[in-house]
Amino acid sequence: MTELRSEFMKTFQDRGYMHQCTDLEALDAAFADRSVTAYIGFDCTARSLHVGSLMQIMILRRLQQAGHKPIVLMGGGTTKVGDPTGRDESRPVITDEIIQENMDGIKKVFAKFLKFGDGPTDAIMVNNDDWLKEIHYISFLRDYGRHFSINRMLTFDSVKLRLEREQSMSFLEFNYMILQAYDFVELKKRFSCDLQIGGSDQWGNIVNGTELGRRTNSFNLFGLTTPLLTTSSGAKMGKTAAGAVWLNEDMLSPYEYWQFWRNTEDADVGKFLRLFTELPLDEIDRLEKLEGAELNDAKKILANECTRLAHGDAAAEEAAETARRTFEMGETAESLPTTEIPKAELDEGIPAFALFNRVGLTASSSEARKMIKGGGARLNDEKIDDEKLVVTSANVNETGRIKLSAGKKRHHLILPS
RNA sequence: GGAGGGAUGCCUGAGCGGUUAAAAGGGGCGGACUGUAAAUCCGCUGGCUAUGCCUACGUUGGUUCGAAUCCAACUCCCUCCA
Repeated sequence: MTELRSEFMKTFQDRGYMHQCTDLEALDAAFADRSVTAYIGFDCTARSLHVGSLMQIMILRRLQQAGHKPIVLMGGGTTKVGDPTGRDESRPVITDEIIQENMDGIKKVFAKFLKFGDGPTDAIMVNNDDWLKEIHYISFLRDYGRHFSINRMLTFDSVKLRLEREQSMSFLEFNYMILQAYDFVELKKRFSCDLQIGGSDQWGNIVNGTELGRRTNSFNLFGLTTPLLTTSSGAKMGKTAAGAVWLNEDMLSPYEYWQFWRNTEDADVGKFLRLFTELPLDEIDRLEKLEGAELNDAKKILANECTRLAHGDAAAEEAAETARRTFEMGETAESLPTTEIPKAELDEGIPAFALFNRVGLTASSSEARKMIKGGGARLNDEKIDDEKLVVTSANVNETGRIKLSAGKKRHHLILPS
């Protein structure tokens, strides 16, 4: 392995972000000699990013800390096309209004992780719709299309796998990689951006960009990818019962976010600490060596650190305290996720299954009924035996709330209003 | 252009006229065990205003008391021949 000399690349490698690089030695030299501008692109397919994107976000943060300039590229334009990578079906078409809403939501996440501004190492956020929407078809084809070989494009995994799996791919999607390549060149021209970072599945798209830059303008661009992240038991990261683990507070509460990290598998603790926190490596080495139940302390630190980064110190402390009271003291912490329900409705009574569904503990009322039948549902810590049980104001406890539990870990409070 | 084969639930994959909301495995959820872990074992796993109703086996029609299962057309795919 090459001996790296730049601070950023060392961090990148030591913390486990490294997968592939177009020219490791030259990139390392660039990072060592000057301030490098690098970008990562994000789709605007949802109102928030989820932990699946967290590694990329942390990388941009690290980049800034090491004295370089991060560009957050919002795929406002490319989201209209839809990245076919790893998919068998086209994405549903999203309207401009929704893309705008999504973009606004995603901006909030980045504000927590990066410092934006006009300074040399301040992060900037740009939207590729700004240039993509103005492309003139014929001139674009003549200037850029000529550099893309169809023969070659068909060999890229994003296309090849789709075709091998007998799924059709529209011309629209086929163009995605061309647009992403063009983005890179455009960012080089506008902001002197020399590097694109992305997940390993983006390798093909990234290489297309570096090559397009070289062919059209003799640019020397770099690409760097991160490994695909799965848990030790092989599952894709970031899915829970309730769905994706969102980074926005209004999509997933800090407490639930904290819980997600707290529930990390033993085997992943060290890896996650390196990737998703900023604790020093020797500290992580120590934590990861803890055995048995002591490893739980490391998981709490992981949860604290991750929640701090995404939601701030106060929210992290509160989440930790809520968890401590709920799981270690066996209390009903009033800071658990709470839903307000009009008193009048509670006076009338609401079937327990409907309530579970309403507060989001289950995805459907059938699911709630099944959980009650299976003995996994509790009301004020008492197992619910009757599938038809109706919850009323009479169930309000001393603290003025009703506690619902789905399984041992997921709790929710009802507050009459 | 010709001859065969295929499309099934979140995924893989059985079924090939009724007893099929559809075997089995995976995933997910719940339970037991534990450390809010893993492994293991057990249960559940389309939806709903719920002893019933609705929606589902590529699409659209048809045969039948009854179809995922039979027929026709269509769409997409695979294999062999030209």
